[in-house]
Amino acid sequence: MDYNHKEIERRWQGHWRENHTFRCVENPDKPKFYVLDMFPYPSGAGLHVGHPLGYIASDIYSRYKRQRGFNVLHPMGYDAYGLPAEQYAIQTGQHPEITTQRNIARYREQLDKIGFAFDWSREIRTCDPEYYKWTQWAFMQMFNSYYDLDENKAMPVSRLAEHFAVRGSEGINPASSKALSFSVDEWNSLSEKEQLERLMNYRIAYQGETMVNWCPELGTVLANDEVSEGLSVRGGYPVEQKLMNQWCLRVSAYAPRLLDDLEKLEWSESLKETQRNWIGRSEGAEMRFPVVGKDFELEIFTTRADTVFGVTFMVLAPESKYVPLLVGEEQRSAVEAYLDEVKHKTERERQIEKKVSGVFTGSYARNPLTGKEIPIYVSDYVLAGYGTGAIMAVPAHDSRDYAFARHFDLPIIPLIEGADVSEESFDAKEGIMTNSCGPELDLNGMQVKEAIAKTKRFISEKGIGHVKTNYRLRDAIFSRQRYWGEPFPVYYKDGTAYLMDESELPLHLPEVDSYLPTETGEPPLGRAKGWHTKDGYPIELCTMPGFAGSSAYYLRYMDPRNNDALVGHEANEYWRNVDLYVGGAEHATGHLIYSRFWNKFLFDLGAVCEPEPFKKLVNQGMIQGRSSFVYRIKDTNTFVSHGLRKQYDTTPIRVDIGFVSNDILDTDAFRAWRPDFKDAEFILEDGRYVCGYAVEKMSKSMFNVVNPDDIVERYGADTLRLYEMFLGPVEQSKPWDTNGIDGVNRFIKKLWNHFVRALDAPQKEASKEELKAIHKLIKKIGSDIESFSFNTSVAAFMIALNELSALKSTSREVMDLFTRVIAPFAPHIAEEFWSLLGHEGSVADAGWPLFNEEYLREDSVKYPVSFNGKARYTIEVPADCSREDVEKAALADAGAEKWLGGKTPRKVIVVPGKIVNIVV
RNA sequence: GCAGAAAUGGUGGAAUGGUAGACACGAGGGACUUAAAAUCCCUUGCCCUUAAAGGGGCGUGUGGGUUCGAGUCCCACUUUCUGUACCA
Repeated sequence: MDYNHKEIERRWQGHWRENHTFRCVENPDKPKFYVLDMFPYPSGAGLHVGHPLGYIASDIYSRYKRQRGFNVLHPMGYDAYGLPAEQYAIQTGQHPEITTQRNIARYREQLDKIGFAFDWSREIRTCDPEYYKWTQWAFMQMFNSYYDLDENKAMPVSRLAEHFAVRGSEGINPASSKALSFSVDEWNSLSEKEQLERLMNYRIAYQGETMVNWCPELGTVLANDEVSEGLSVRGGYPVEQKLMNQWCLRVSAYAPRLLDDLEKLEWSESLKETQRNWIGRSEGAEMRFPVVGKDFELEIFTTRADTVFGVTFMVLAPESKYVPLLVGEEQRSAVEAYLDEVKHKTERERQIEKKVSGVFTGSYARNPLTGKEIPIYVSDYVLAGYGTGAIMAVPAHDSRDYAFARHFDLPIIPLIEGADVSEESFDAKEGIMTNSCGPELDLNGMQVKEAIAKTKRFISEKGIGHVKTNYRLRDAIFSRQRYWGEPFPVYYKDGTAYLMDESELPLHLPEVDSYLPTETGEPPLGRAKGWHTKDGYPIELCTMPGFAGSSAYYLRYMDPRNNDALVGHEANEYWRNVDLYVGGAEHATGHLIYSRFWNKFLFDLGAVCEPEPFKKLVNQGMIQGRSSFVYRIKDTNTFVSHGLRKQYDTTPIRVDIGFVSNDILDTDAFRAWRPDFKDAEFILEDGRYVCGYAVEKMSKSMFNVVNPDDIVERYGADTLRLYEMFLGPVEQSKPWDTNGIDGVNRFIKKLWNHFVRALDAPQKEASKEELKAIHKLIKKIGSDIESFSFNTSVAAFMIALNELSALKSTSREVMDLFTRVIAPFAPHIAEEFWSLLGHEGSVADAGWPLFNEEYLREDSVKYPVSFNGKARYTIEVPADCSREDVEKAALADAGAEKWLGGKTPRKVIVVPGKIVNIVV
């Protein structure tokens, strides 16, 4: 009976489907375990061999947990809204829904072949109205909420409005876009429209004029995490800054909680650190500098309050509202020219130039501690969106201020003893203060840290400023001028935004005749006919961004068909949150922040019971492609083998890896590949053409894509699963190398043959050695899975099989145990074994074998004996030997005399079960 | 610049502070075969030594340190990858 993976895998995948083996139901009698993969965006290219890496790892983990008696939730779905389908729709006119459905069908087909234990009855798609109803619902809740900084949670906006009506802005502390203060009378004298406008300043989902990342090429705004180095992450198009009225989410209000709660999570330190940096907490002080000759003050933020004595000028962001108030007549044209120049620079251009630029406003401020007058400048190195949009410049101790001071020839006053500021600034926060004595405050002789604290105390007492913590985390821009996304349940009455009624959800995405913006520059929804409420009010034309649908999907899996709630209370109480989340680290500052924010908001609302969505997170590495190259001699059609290429002047050409096996080129296939290679000549080495290789991103254009279907077809899903794990640690990025797969495939075949032979042979009681081999395996695999070290598990299976083969094991008991232990990794062959062993049902229900320490006990223990740490010989002593006896045995050995050379040992160290070290 | 991770044979990679290189690929040799494929067996970090069995030395990016003992812990440096950046 030969191993026929196609037949076995088809049969068992059918069995799982027909028996709903992996359908899971809430069961209060069983402990739950929620294993989640980041759901994929179904792209047109289908899955390549890198995508399933994380899914295989999580599948092994969830199958293992299930065998250990947990009620495992392991769902899958699709992040179906996305740019590629829309771009494709623009080009072809095909509805993105159709493209998406087709891609999903293809993904499903590919996933099914690998034999995952997903509960497909819980599948969700973000573009499904039954799903996005709850995305829209969450938005409505955010619209109806504000963040109360005293209560430290989201509260109903109605409560805020009631408070305003009774006490005005006094006595309540809401997070806001800009700080406002007004009396009861002022509030009550506002019209409804004006009141709504004012409330917009506090809502968690709010509309605001903000500087946004505008991508003209894509015709839409992008969130900060969708822009990298001034280019859009998708497509790589230039992004510029533009002031636009957009929907935003007040993520910044949650910054302290997002930061603090990181501590509780079992995430990798590097990922937590990335989030900490992104949230960017900095403790400092806000301080006011009076403007000479004007009746207002400039407020700045600084983390270096100690350096006030070294402030020689001030700088405003170009967008600062103070700029027009400070410009003198003489400087007006220069300032305007500068502002104009800055406005037309894209983010990218600003970054590339990195040139010092700026202009004097004509006004001066007074240093509140020294009383000295200092000039006020405008420069784009100060950002409007951070702090107060204005800084006090201390050129001696800040490199940016230093560069600016040098350029404009402004004074530089060193404040730290021994700091040499002739060439560069001294930025370190350490040293002893000097030059820092004023009429009321003396910092001289203090350490920087003390000086900061003292200055903060001083300015608070004097009312010059106050202690302040700033966060870098910005509010998320939530509008996209696109078609393929969730419509906002918002309509406009007289230009004011109103929410629709919850009963009107889901608000379906309308049909349009084209997916491009309208002639007047409105988003594609501007083309939708009848896009208004039944009273004729126009509906919002923007749609929500990609992260809207992916922010709460893990909650929906808990209760995917619930029509009355995002997730029912009971289902949520049972599943709580994700125990293990597996996905790429590239989502560190996007999805993983938004999801945590979204979850916390729902937690404040009382809609979910856990403050964090993902308890443990594992970032699987990327699998890169391994591209193959041939070397064409310039101006010829002759190709030279890799080892000989240096003797010629060659151009490397990527070749489809389908023609290459173990770096040897199939020259006939290569000739047949393209017409211009038809008459190719080859210079061989050892009769073969050896290709070069490079590790690159796996992509069609590099001809290095390996399709999992092909691997499954040729070797079987079990081999693919084991091999992907065998490649190396899940967390690590590594190139795909099909070369090694034969080894794993050989193991599977040997396992099959061993099993079939054992079943045919007459049965014997399992020997001590057999039991030892299998129990060693059980122990090893259990601890490996718990610690996510799947690559060493595969090696352990190979070793165990070798041992059992060598022992000519025929024991059914042993085979039974082996089957259960390998089931999470190679479920198809395990099911087949399970059935051949005469069991009914699925091995997934078989339970995990408990290893018995008794079988692992040795009669004797081998000790390597070292001299000064260098191992020299081995002794064997009975297992129950005492420490002294081991020492005696070590010194009694014939080798001892030789290595001791007649000397007496100074010390003998015996580590039980490990080693004997003799110090001479 | 800043932060995080990493560096081990020809390759992917193993090693709770205790005989470095498990396991696999590749390579070399052999068996079976008319032949090939498949399968099986042996060798495979480097160097020296021996007729052979064997013996010895050196080895985990570099330099220091802690320790009876360091791939593992500490310090400095080099390189690579990842993230992030006029964030005051």
